[in-house]
Amino acid sequence: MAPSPTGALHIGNARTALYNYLLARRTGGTYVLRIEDTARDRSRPEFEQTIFEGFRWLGIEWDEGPGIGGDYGPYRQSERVDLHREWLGKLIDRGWVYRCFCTPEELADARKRAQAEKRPPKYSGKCRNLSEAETQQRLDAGETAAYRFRVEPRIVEYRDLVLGDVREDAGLWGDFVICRSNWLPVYNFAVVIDDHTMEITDAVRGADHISNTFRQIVMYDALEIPPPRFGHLPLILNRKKQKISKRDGAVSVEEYMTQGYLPEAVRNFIVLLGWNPGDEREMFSLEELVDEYSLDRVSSANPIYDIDKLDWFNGVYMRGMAVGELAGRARPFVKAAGLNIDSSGNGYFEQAVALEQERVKKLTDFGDALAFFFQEQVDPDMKFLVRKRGTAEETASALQKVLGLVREYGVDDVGVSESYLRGLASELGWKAGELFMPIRVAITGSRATPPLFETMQVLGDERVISRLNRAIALLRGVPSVAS
RNA sequence: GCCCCCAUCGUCUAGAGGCCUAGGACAGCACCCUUUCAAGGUGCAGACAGGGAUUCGAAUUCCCUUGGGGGCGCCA
Repeated sequence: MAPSPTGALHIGNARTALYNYLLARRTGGTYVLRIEDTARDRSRPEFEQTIFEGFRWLGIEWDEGPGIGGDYGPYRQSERVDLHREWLGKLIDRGWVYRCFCTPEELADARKRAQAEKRPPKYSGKCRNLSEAETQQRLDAGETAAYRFRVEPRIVEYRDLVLGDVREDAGLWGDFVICRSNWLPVYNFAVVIDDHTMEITDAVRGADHISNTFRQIVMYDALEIPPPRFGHLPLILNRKKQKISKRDGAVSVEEYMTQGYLPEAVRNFIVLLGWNPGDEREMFSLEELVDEYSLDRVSSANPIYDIDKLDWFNGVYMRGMAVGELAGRARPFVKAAGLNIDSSGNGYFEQAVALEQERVKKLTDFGDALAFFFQEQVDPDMKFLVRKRGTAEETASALQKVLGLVREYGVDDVGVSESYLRGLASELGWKAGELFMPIRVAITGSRATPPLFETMQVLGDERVISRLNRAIALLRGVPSVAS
C-alpha cells in the first residue's frame, strides 16, 4: 500500500489498504507500506500521522514501513531519490530518455489549445530530436530541462488481477516526463523503481491508476526488469455517482472515528464495497476476512456507498458487544457530550449503557440517550406529561399516588414496581400505558426511553422521587421544590 | 475530443447457457410483539439500460447504442 500524505485517509484508500492487507495475510505475504511523497509541496507530515492512525484503527497493520523498518527501506519515496536517479541513469544510457526544455507554461498553453480544439492533449515532441550538442549548449547556458521518456509505438497489455486482460495503444500517448527539471523524480517513475527494488510482487490500487500502469509497464520493459502483478479496484462513488469528495459528508476514516462508528463496523462495511464471499453471509471479523478474502471475488463495477448500511452494521456490532466493552468505548463520547459520569455510583454508567444498548446506532448517540441519567433534574414537556385526553390535576394526583408507592416499596425490584404500578392503573381505571407515559416523562423528560421499570431501577429511589415531586409541582403550577 | 474500464431492485450484491415466474442484505411500507422508543418476527413492494446476433434455450456469450466512471500534468 502506498498512500500519499496529501490529505486525510480517504474511505477509498482505506478500502484499498484493507484489500491489500487481507491479500497479504491470506497468501502469507508481506504487507509493505510506502509513503508516496514525491509531491513535496502537497505532502505534509501530519497527514502521514492521520493515515497511520486510520490504518491502525481499522486493524490494518503493516509488516514493513515507516516506524517499523524492514529490509527494503527507506519507506518514504522522498528518501529514495538517489535510487531513482541511479535508475534514471540506466534509462539515459540506453537512450530511452531525453532532456526537454519546454517550460511548464508553454506546456500548459499547448494543452489548453489542444483541449479547445478538441484534440488529444499530447506532448508535441518538440525537444525529442534535439541534438546532443544543442542540448548541452542550452544546459550550459543555464536553461533547465526535465527528463522525458521516449515512447515507442506499441500495444501495451497485461492481465489485471481484477479486470482481466487489458490493453492500450502507446502510440497515442506522447513522451512523458519522468524526472522534473529540479531533479526530483515524478511519481510514476519512482513507483517503478521502488516496486522493483523493494521486490513488490502484487500492486493493488484504485482504478484511477490504470493508465499509469500502462506507462509503468513500458518503463519496466525499457529497464528490462519484470513488473509486479497489477490489480485495479473500481472507485467508490457517491449517491450522485461521482467520485466521493469532502462535500459528501464523512469520507475520511477520521470522521467516522469521531462520529462514533466502530472500527469493526466500518471495516465490515467497506470490505463489502466491491467484494463478497459468494454466499449470503455479511458479518465478518478480521480473522474471517483473512480466511475468506480473494481478489477474484472483487467486482469490477464502481460501488456507491450508502451510509444507511454502515449505520446498520454499526448498530449490529454495538448490540453484539459485551456491556462493559461498549461502556468503555462510549465513555469518551459521553464525556465529550458534557455528561458528568464520573461522580455517579459504582456501575451506574454501565447499567445505563446496557439499557440504551439496543437503542443507539452510534457511540455519539449515547450523549443524548444517556443525558437524563446524569442530569440533576429533567424538564418534562407539559404536553406529554399530562395523561392523554386527561387534565393536569388528575395526572398530578395519579403521580402523587405513584410517589407514595415508590416511597413505600422502592424501585429496586422490577417485578414489584410493575405489579404496584399496574395495580394503580387498574385502580384508577386507566390503561397501563396511560399511567406509564406520564411517569416516564416525569422521570426522564422524554417520551422515548428504555422500558420504564428498568429505567426506574437504574435511576434509583432518590432520583425517581425527586423527579416525581418536581413533575407534580409543575402540573399544579407551583414552583418546584427540591426534595 | 481521444483512450481505458464498467453496466442485475433506490443502495451493496448473488448469478459464470437451462437450477431464475432472478436469491440475500440495507433502506421503504404493512402487520405481529409491546408501557414508549428500539430490537426482534412475518409479509409486501422493488432490478437483468436499449437493440441486434449466436443458441432448442441468454441476466449469463458476441456486436452496436446509450449511460456512468477513470485517464490524457515538470500531481499522486
